[in-house]
Amino acid sequence: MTTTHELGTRERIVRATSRLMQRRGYEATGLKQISQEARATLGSVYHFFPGGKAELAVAAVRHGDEEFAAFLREVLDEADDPAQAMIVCAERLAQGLSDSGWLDGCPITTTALESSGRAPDIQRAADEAFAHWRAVVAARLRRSGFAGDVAADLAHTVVNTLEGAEMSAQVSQSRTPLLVAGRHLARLIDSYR
Amino acid sequence: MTTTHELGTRERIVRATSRLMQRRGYEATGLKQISQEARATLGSVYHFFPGGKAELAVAAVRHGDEEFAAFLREVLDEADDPAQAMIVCAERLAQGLSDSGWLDGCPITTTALESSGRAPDIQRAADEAFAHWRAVVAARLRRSGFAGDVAADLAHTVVNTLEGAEMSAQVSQSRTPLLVAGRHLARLIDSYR
DNA sequence: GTCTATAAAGCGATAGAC
DNA sequence: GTCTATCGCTTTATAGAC
Repeated sequence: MTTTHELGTRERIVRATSRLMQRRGYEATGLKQISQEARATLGSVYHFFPGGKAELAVAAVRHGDEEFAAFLREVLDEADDPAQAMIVCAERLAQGLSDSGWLDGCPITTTALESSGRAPDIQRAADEAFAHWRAVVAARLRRSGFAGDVAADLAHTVVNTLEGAEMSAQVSQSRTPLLVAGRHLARLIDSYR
Repeated sequence: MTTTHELGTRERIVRATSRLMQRRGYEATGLKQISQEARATLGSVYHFFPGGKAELAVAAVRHGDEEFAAFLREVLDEADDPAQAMIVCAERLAQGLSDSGWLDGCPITTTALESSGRAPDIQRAADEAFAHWRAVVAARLRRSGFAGDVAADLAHTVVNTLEGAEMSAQVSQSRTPLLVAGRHLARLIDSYR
């Protein structure tokens, strides 16, 4: 699942773009760098993505969307209680972030902010990703008996608090923001029981 | 406070940089654009900031730091109860964001993420800004009787949740993430009373 | 302090052979 | 589908007159 050796050219390009934009953002990521990292030529990049860098960014954001949604689904099922699951989720994010040398934060946030108000297609893809993640969280809460509207509201804050804490943890190179966020989200969820 | 007419050249440059990087981020903001917006020449920009774009970004982040800290101090004093103040704060942020046509999010987040792991001076300035904002929130909580460690933890989540909600609101062009965040933060704070 | 001109490098994108 | 060469433009930064 991590090896890129047997992947098709198109998939290698998308993964390289996703990874580079996660670490450096949209503007600082060059097409030359992408083609190098993907072991593809510039001609191949434009063959698969005639829309150029913007079209590439949309594909990368969608890739990050699926990646994080899968992580969420997996980690939210590791505890019986969804409140407890928040703590596990935040811990896992802190671990991954620190293991990457504080380089791999949210795969789409930087690109989302850079494109906000300036690249509608990319912005829409990012918006859809956040909505997708909220849907995963809301479904988990409903499965544990929370009412639909309460679950929907909580899903907003769960995703947004994790986003803010991940950003803060990355900038301060500290796990604390995420660990505190996990505990507070658990407490907030419990307050609705 | 909004007029730039009587300001010195250096201050005009800092404000133009701060505003441009708030809207477009670090990488997409050009020095030519900054000098134009600041009604200064490129020579003047390098005269005041010999370190170039990176030094300019540090000054802009510090400017955004003070700007948002002043906003926080002001809005947190508008309600007697700090929990109620969170709702007011989130509403005010939602109003400002929507009034700007969803362009003016957090003044430093995009730049902070873009520079994370690649421009230590800018990253440090952003880290100091977040710590500053947490200190303002923690002081307000302690003033209402919260214990120091509880207030410090809550300050983390208050700032990070507002950050995440502001980002999400900007991308989705909706006030909902911020309004929900305000209510949930109030509830979380109340749970410690 | 201000201004213009320009250097040096990098960018996204395209063309066209294979 | 892949590859190389290159166009046209923009970028940060510097030089030097005023």
